[in-house]
Amino acid sequence: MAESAKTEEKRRAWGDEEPETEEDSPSADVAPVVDAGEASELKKIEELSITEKKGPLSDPEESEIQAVTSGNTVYEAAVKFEDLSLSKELIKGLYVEMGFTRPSKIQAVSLPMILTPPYKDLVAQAHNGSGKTTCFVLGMLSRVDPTKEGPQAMCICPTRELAQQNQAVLMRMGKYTGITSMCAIPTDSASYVPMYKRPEVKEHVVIGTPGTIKKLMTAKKLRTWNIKILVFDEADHMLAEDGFKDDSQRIMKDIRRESGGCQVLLFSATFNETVKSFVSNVVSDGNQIFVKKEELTLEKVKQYKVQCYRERERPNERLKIEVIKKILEFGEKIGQTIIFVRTKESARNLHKQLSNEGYECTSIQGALNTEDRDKIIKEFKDGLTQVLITTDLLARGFDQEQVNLVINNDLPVVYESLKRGSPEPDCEVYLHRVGRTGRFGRNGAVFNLLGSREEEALLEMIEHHFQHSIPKVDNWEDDKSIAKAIQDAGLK
DNA sequence: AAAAAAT
Repeated sequence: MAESAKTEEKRRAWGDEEPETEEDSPSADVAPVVDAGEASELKKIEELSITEKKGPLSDPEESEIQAVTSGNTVYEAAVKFEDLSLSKELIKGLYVEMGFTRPSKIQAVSLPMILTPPYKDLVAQAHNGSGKTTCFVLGMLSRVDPTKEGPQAMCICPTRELAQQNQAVLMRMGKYTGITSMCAIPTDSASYVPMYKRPEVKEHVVIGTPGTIKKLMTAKKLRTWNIKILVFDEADHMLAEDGFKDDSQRIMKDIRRESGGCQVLLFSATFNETVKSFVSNVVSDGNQIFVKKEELTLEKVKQYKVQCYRERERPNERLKIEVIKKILEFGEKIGQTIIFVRTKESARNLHKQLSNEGYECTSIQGALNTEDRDKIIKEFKDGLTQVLITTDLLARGFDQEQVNLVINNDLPVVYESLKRGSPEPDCEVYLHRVGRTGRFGRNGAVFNLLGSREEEALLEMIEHHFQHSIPKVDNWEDDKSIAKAIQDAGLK
């Protein structure tokens, strides 16, 4: 009893998505700092002072996180939440409601940058499950004056599900602050209220998806002159050409103008080179925190590949289903499982096939109506369902700590490359999928099902990209081989 | 093709 209570406390100690487990984890692996925004004024370069009992900064070359500040402000890493001059209501929310005890690494470094005047913009990259949500939620909550009415903070997310999840975190963390929030996402057509009939938004924090937020703004139901802080979650996708770049830029421009300059925060686990260089323009005078792509792989998540085709034979989808059944026979007993597929249709098909063969599961994809989407997410989060089949709808940000198994039925590919006829993997999406497990520093396993020689080549490109080799599970027909892989991953 | 969306 005492034992499990202790484990629980330790597990929750670092924030809502924290992967760190070792108490002596090197929180000092934050690099010294060079100037980003004003390269011409090198004298403005400031050292980021890390006050750690554990000793001096590690060598920058070994650092997981590279922090770059802009301007004269000197930031000191937060060892305790008390170092951040948060209101006592917020501190209470962190300890009592969230059960945190101290800031995680990314929180220790980014929160001072977010909360210290002159409130510089920030682009922050950190590992999946390392507590990014807490960073920007705390940022929003601490910039709001609850005695004033109307929107003062905003957060834009790529999916309805992520917006709802982030709002839930904000409400819990801000439970004692009196701060109100609203979720600006599409509803089902039955309960749809036309924009002109809606009341003006009175809540302090608005969290939502780009389309609905844009609509509210043009209908003048969402007044933005008091917005102090604007957050983009999954910012690399929000600013990508094939993502929400146009919407995001429009919203950012309007709010920056209306509010007379507000703080912009960009958070994600991934920033590819293209987005990274664009992002530096967007927040040219901001602070930056980046992680090398070779260091993004989660150590506690074991990745595997399974060959689901036979040489000199035509690809056969049945083989993948047989492997999935084998994995589920072990996996179902130990936690929850997410199976990723490439298309809506294969989500439906796989759901049907597995159900027909006696394997209970649910599936979600963007073509479902919003009511069904909400219901399936709720059932899975409540632990009522064990196995969830999904498109990349849930690839990013979805936080369910009981998920310890991820199966990639199909690997993510870059659509443009597919059209060109030379498929390339989408390494960023791959990393986000993997990050659905191994949250809070838990163990996790990922099985990549390879249905052809081409898919095998795709995974090799992913391995090369992250400089991380993925072992093959041989003889999957033998019950023991998959059982052993699951055991080796630390799942029991 | 995946995602949002109420143009």
